[in-house]
Amino acid sequence: MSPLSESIKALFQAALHNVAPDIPLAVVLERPRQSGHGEYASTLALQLAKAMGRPPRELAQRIIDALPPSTLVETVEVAGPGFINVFLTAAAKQSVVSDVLRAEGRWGSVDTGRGRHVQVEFVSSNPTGPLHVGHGRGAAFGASLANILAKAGFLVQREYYVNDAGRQMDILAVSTWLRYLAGFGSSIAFPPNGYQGDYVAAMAEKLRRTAGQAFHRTDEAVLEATPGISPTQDDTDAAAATCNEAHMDALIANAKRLLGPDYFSLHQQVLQEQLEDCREDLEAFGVIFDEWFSEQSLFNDGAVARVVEQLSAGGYLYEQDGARWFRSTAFGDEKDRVIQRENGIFTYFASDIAYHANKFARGFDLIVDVWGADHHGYIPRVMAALSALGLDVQRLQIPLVQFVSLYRHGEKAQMSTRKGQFVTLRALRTEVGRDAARFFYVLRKSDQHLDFDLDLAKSESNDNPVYYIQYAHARIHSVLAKWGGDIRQLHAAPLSSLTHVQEFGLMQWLRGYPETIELAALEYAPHTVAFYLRDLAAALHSYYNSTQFLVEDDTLRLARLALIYAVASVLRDGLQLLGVSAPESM
RNA sequence: GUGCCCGUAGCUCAAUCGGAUAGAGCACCAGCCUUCUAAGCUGGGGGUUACAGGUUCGAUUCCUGUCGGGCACGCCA
Repeated sequence: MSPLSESIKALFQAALHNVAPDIPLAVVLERPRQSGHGEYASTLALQLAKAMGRPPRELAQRIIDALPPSTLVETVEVAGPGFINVFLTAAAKQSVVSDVLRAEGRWGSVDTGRGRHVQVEFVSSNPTGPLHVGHGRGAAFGASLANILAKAGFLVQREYYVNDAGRQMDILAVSTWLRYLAGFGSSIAFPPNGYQGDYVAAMAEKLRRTAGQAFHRTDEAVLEATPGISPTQDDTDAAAATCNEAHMDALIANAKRLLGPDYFSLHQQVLQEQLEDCREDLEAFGVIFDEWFSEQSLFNDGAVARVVEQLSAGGYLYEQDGARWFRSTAFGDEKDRVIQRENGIFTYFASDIAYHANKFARGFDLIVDVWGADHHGYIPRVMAALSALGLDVQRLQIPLVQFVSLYRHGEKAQMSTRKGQFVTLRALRTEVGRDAARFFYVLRKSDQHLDFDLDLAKSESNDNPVYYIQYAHARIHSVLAKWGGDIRQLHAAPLSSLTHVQEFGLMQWLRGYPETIELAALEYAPHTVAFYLRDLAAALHSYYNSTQFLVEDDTLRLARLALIYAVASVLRDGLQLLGVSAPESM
C-alpha cells in the first residue's frame, strides 16, 4: 500500500479501537468505482452492525466521530446503507506525484513478500522439440508473475525443470537416428508416434556431418524383433496405438543395444541441441531462468531411490501386479498410483516427488509451479506424496494456465502436434513481435481459455492495446523532449495548481499502483497489471487531449510536466514487469 | 460415467478476498486536427450476469440442483 493509504487505514484502526474495542475486525479500505464516493471507502459499519446490534448508519457516524483529526482528510460522510466515504484534501491527492518521482521506479514496490524466498517454476516443457504457442503462454505468465512477486517484496528464483530422463527423450533420439539412417538409404518406415518435425531431420543431417557413418546399422538389425507399425491409420484405435508403442519400445531397445555407448552420445547430443534452442528462444522472448534443473540428476545422485525408500519406510507403498504402488488414496487422491513399473523403471511420478522434495529441502518459503491446465488431475497425487513425506503442502501453490487458440482472419488456426504442424512460439514472435505476444498472453486471467487474435496483435493501429499503452508513454516523452528542461526540476515542482478533474483522476490511478501490484502478487494475476496499464494510459490520453502542458505559466507548466512524467515512469515500470518495451518515440 | 475449470453487451473480456448505478475494447451511430504525436479524444445506443432455488443488510462473486462448453481420468511425461 502507498504511504497515504496506510495513513488513512491507521485513522480507521484508531476509530475502530474506540468504537468496538472487543470485536476483532481487520480494516480494509476500498477504492470506490465512482468518483462521487470519494477516494477511499470503508464497510466497517456494515460489518459491525450484526455483532453490535445497531443500525449500520448509526455505527458509521460513531466511527466518523471517532476518527482522529488529519490534515489529509477533507470530509468524511456516511453514504447508502452505511458506507463511510473519505474525501482527501487536494494537497493529499497531489502529494502522490512527488511520491512517485521520489521513488524513482520503486513506486509500486510493496512489502507483501516480506523478504520470503519464492521459487517460480514454469515452462518446463519436454526438450523434444520447439516451444509452441501453448508454452508461450506459460512462459509469459510465469515470467510476468515472477517479476511481480519480486516487485511485491519476494526474493524470487526462476526455474525450468528439464525432463531429460524419460521415454520421450528416447523417442526423440530414435526419431533422429531413423532420419539419419534414411540419409544412408534406409527404407525403414518412420513410426507415426515418432517426432516428425523438420528439426529432427535437421539434427539427423548434422549428425551425418559430424559423425559420418559411425551410427549406421543395417535395416535388418534395427528392426530385429520389432512388432511393426499397425496398418491401421486411425489414431483413435487403442489397439493400433498399443501396437505402435510396442514397436517404438523395441526400436529404442535395439538402438541402445546396437549403438552401445554411442547411444548415450546421441541422446545427449539431441538433448543439448533442443535445450539450447529452447533457451535461446525464451531469451529472445525476454524470459531468463536462474536454474535449469535436470530430472536425470535426481536419478544420478540417488534422490529418487531415497525418496521412494522413505515412502516405503513410512508404509505408503505396496506391490501389486508386479509393480510398486503409492497409496495416494490415503491422502484424498481418487486412486493409487504406480511409482515403479513392472520392468523396474521408476515412473515420472517418482522423480517428480523427488524433485518436489528437493525444492522443499532447498528452503523456499513458497514454491509456485506453473502448469498447463491439462495437468490439473495430477495435482492431488503430488500433494498426497508430499503429505506422506511430512511436508507442508500449503507451501506449494500450483496456478494453472489454460489453452491458447490462435485466430487468423477470424478463423481458428488448426494446430496439430502430430506431424509437427503446430505453431511455434518462435513463429508467433516473428509474426507479431515480442511486445505484442508478451502482452496478449497476459491479457486474460490465466485460468481462462485464450483466443489469440493474430491480426489484431500485429496490427500497428489504434485497435492494438499494446500500442495504445506504449503510445501514451511515447507521447509523454515527446512532450518532455519538446520542453527540453532538466527532469530534476520536476521533483521540486509545486503541485497545488493541479486541480482539474483529469488531473485528480490521474493521481487516483498513480495512488492505485501499489495496490495493483499487491493484488497481482497475492492472486498470481499478471492480467490485473495489464488492465491497470490500459486504464492508466486511457486516463493519460484523455488528459492529453483536454489540456495543454507547455503553457506560459512556469509553475503550472512544471506541475503538469511532473504529473505526466510520474505517469510515464509508472507506465514504463508496469510494462517492464510484463516484459514489454516502453519506447520514448513511436 | 467421475473429478476440476468455465458460462457476463452482437464479439473478445473486466469487475478491488460479498459492496453502492455490473465496466472496457472491437463493431455500430454522431462529433473533434492552424495548437505538445489523430497509434488519440468526446458523446450515444446496447444486460433478467446460462437457468431455478438458497444463505444476508447486500450475490456476477458463496452453497445446492439443472442445462451448455473445455480439460483430465496410462505401469506416458
